[in-house]
Amino acid sequence: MNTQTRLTDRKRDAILHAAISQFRAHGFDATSMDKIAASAEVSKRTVYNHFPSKDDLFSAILLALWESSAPKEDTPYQSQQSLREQLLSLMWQKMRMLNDESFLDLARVAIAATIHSPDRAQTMVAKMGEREEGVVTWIRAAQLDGKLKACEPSFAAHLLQGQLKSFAFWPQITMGKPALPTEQQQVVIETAVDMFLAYFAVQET
Amino acid sequence: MNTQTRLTDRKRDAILHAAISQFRAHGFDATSMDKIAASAEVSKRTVYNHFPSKDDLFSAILLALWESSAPKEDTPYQSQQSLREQLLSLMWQKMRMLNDESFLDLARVAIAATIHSPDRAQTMVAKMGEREEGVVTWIRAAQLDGKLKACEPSFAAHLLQGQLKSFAFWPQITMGKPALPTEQQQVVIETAVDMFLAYFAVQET
DNA sequence: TTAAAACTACACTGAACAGTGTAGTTTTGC
DNA sequence: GCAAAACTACACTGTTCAGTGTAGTTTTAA
Repeated sequence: MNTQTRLTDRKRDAILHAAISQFRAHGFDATSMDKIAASAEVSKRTVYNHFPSKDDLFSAILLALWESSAPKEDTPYQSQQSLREQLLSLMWQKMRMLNDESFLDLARVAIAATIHSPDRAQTMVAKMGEREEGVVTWIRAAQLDGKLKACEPSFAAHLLQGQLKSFAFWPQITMGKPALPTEQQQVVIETAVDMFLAYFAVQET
Repeated sequence: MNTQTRLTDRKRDAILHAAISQFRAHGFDATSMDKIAASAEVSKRTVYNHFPSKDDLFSAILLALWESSAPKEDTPYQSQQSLREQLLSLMWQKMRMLNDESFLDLARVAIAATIHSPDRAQTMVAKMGEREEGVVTWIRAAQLDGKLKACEPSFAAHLLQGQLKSFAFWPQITMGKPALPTEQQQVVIETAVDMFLAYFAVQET
C-alpha cells in the first residue's frame, strides 16, 4: 500500500484537518491539543510526533490553508476590450477568492491570531498584498493606454477592491455574517465597477 | 473628601483602566485577573468585589468604551446646500469617529472577542449599525429631494462609508496599521465623495 | 519474516488561572 | 470617635492545559 495513503500520511492529514476546524471554531487559545487529538481520532503523542508544539501546528495549518486557497489568475489588460467588461471579470475573480472557504478559514484564523500581535501580522499583510497585485498592474496598464485618469494605481485598486471587501469579506470575518448571495454579489460588483468608471474613466470624444 | 474621588471610585476606575489596556493588548483569553489586579495596583480580591467575574468585567469595559466613544452628531439634510459640501462634512464626522481612540479600542477588543462567537457578535452588529443611521437618513432625504438616483439608501450608505473603513478602519483593527495621516484622510474622503456623486448624483439640466 | 518506524494508552509534571475564604488594616460617613 | 464599608495580603481549591516519558502494539519496507 504505497498509494499516497500510508498510515502516517493519513494521520497527518487527519490532524491538520481537525486542527483547522478546531482553531477556526474556537481560536488559538481556546483550542487544546487534547481536543485536536481526540477530534482527529489520534493519540496525543502522535500529534506531538508530527508537530513539535502547538505553535508549529498552528503555523502548519496557516501554510496549508494559504497554499490551498485559490491562486490568482491575473487576466492581463487588453486594449481592444471594453474597460467595463475587463473590470467585471477581474472583480468576479476577486469575489470568487473572497468566497472561497479555504481563504475565509485562513483569514479568520489568521486575523484572530494576529489582531493582538502586530509582528506576526506583518507577514500576513505582505502575503495578502501579493493577491492584490493583479488589479494594480491592470490599472497601470489602462492608464498607460490613456483610458484611465492618472493617479496612484495602488490607491485606485484599493478603492475598487475595498468595495467588494466591505460587503463580502469584513462582515463575514469579523461579525460572522453569512456569505453574500450570488445576485447581491452581482449588484455589488456592477455598482462598484460603474462607480469606479464614472469617476476614473477618460471620456471618449 | 466627597469630591468624586472616594477611594472606592478611584479603585474602580483603576481596575477598568487596567482591564482595558490588558484586554486590548492581549485579548480576553490571554489576560488574567491577577495581571489586571497587579496592573491596577489593587488587590485581586478588590477586583472581585467590584466585578463578580471576568465576564462581568469584560462586559463592563465594553459598555464603558461604548459610552465614551464619540457620539454621533447627525447633521440633517439641507436642500439649499450643495451635496458635495454636505457629504464631505458627514464623512469628516465619520472619519473622526473611526480615528477616536476609545472607538478603536472598543472595536479591537470587541471584534477579537466575537470573531469566534457569532451570538455575542450580533449585539455588536446592532450597536454598530446605529452609528450608520445618520448617513442613511441623509441619503433618503436627498433622494426624496430628487438630487440622488433612487436606490436602497442603506446600500448606498454602505458603499460610501465602506470606502473610509477600508482605508482607515479595517487595516488598523486587523493588521495593526497606524492611523491614516490627516492629508491622506482628506484624499480618501474627497475621492470617495466624488466617486459617489459621479455615479449617484442626478445631473443638473 | 523481520527490524525499524509509527502509533497507542496512560500516567505524569509543572504551570497558569478563575474564583473563594479569612483575618486584619484603612477609609468613610455620621 | 466609631461602626460599617472597603481594601489588603495570602493561602487555597479545582481545573485545564502544554508537553514528556514509557512500555507495548501495529504498520511498513526490504
